[in-house]
Amino acid sequence: MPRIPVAQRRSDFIEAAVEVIASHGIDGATTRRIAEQAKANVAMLHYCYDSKEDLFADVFEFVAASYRGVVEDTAPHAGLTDTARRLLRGVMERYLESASFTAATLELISWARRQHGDRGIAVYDQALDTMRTVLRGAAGDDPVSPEALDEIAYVIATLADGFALSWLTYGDRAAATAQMDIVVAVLDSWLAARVAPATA
Amino acid sequence: MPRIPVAQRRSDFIEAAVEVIASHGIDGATTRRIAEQAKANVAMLHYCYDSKEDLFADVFEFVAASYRGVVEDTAPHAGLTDTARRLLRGVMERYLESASFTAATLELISWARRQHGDRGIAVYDQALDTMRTVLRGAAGDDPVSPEALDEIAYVIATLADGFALSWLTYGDRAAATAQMDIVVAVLDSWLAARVAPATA
Amino acid sequence: MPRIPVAQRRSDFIEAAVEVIASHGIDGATTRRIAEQAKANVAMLHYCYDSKEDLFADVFEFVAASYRGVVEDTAPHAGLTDTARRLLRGVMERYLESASFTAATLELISWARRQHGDRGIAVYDQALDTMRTVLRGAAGDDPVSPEALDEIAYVIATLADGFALSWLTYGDRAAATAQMDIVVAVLDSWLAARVAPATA
Amino acid sequence: MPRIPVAQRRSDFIEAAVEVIASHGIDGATTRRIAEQAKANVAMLHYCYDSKEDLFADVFEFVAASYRGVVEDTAPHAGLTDTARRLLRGVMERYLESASFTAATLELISWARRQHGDRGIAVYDQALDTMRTVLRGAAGDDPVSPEALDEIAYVIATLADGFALSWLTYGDRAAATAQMDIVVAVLDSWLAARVAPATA
DNA sequence: AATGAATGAGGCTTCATTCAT
DNA sequence: TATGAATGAAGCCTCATTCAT
Repeated sequence: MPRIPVAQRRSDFIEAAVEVIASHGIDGATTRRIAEQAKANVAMLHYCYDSKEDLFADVFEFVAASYRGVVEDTAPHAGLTDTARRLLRGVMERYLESASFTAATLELISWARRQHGDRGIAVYDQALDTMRTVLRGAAGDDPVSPEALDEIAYVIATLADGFALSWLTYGDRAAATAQMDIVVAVLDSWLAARVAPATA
Repeated sequence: MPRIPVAQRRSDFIEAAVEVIASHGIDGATTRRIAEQAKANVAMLHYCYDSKEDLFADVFEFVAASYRGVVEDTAPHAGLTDTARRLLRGVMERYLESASFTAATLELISWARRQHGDRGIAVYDQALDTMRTVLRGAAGDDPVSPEALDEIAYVIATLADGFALSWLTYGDRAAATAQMDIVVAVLDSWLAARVAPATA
Repeated sequence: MPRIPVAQRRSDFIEAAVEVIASHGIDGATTRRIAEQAKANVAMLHYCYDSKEDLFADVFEFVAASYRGVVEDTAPHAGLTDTARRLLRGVMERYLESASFTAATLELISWARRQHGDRGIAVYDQALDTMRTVLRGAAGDDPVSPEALDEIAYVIATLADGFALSWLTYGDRAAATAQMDIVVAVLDSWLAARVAPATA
Repeated sequence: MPRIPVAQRRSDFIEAAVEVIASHGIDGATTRRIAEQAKANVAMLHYCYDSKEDLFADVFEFVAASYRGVVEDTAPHAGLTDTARRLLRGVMERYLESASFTAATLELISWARRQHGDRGIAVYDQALDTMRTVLRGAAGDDPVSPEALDEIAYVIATLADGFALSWLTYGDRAAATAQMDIVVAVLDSWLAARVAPATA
């Protein structure tokens, strides 16, 4: 009954889809369930989106933006190593915050790779780019080579992803919290060896 | 026409399933597609396996065994750190060997978590356990605490998983090969800080 | 093309199911055949009913209601014996009216017994109960024991069922019509011996 | 391994089928189950019988013969009415003996009607014929019209069938045992009115 | 803008049956 | 005679999508 503009409807569907993907997985995220969650009917969903895939593309972008948000919120602190540490910790904390979000993210990455290899790459690139920018800002006048920044971003992403997989599999928040410290320690050790000499 | 014993047919289906899971995801791994890939028909699949889930259980075991194989093949070399490095490299090389295997593995972990939380954990535990055993053998008479071994195994797994995700997303073998070295360097740095002092 | 509300579609399916059950048996009453008979497709059937069993439950209720209708339409006449006779004749006439209905009824009783023992009993009980009520009303002030009413209801049901089986097997309406008189005569003889002495 | 002649195998299958039909219903009587019960495999079944329907035809004949046996075992006693009573009671006792047999019988009757109307009729006719013969023998020199014998046989069959349905539905052996007496009483009353005057 | 009704394709599974040995 | 292997048809059900109002 309430006449809601299409734009609004779309974001409703996106949010609904995130919820459903998180709780039911990519395969369980059917149009029916998404529409239900969005308090609409299936026909309405197809009035707003030509196909389920189109909706998922938007969902993907939404999740990517959320990820970017976490990175950007990490204002450049102290120096390069400290910022890197905060970045990694920020992402892991976001994962720890919601297992559903973590699951949904991994599912979507997998989905993007299968459907459109490019899209997955684009998001990964984007995320790494954002990280690099933040890191560069933190480096300030320190002479850090672009290659070093690339590597740091890559290592942060790798550690965060690995952490996410384990946390998802075990679902043990206490253990994961302890593991966060280990992962950060790993990064620290490497940074000390990789960056310190360069800046010395 | 060719009358093939079920035992072999089963492994045909397992291999086919790995391929299909890798390319279409767990949800897209339908009986139809798997049968087609195995050059059989759907009824044949159900002649060999009572249900799709039964087949997937075997696929799961296949992947787990393969993973175990890699770890066990890493005979204890030199000392603890060297063995750890070889373990990590061995797993990553296995991933690099076959993108399908990598993708299927990740999908199956996700699937196992959703379907049978315990099973996913069991495989992870098993893998970590095997690693710990190998590492302990490598440690020899060095006084390494069990906690340290736990951490080392966890870090190896985390780094390997993170590496896998990136390699899968980009699908760029050359880049991944280069990244292997970075990941190994990360492990080395951390090991130097974590283990060396203790043994010193 | 013609957009028919689900409510009506449902009764279409019910009628179709009765026909198909009668001609193909419970096992032969597949969703395909029922949908075809109802001039719809299988998906439509599942749009109206969540499952085949749900549809069958409605078919069951339909048959039970029809049976109840016949009994209730037999307004209490004259006295007990006359009413009993009219009840029996009413049920047999309903059977004679439609062989499909008769066959479907018998199949459904069998099905209900296998699937939900209680449901089969419930309908039988319900039918007998309705009969008893009508009979009691007809008895008026006559001192008829509840046991006697139970027996009368049982005998009516037994005779009607036996009649139905024969009529179904032969499918000879003329013969069945003649047999109706025999069956009624059987009831009359027994009633005379069972009830008359008590009321005398 | 053991080389069993086809004839023997066939009767094995028939007996197995009876068991399976009794315990699983007509729909549940699959070739697999029947073969398993007969300790053979499905291919063997089709070596002995061209089709499942062929086997069922033999099963049908087997059950019919069993029914005939009951009737024939009722040696003519005393007079017509006594024999009729014993016939009815004999059949009911056979039903009471095994609910499975009762169920299988009714299922097969239904099946025969649907598949080959003629076959159902033939068996019914045969059963009635056997009854008539026995009754005629019991009547001895009494001047009982053929029409009367027909009617008596029909009433016995009708009462027995009606009894069977109720017994199957409720599955209450105690109640059914009590109902047997009622049913016999019904027959007695009617016989007294139908035959006695004629013989008087 | 909104929504019940409709549908073809495909999901997994079981069936009766046949083939090849 | 005997039996593992193979298969097409059909079982029920759910899906994404479209049509008609």
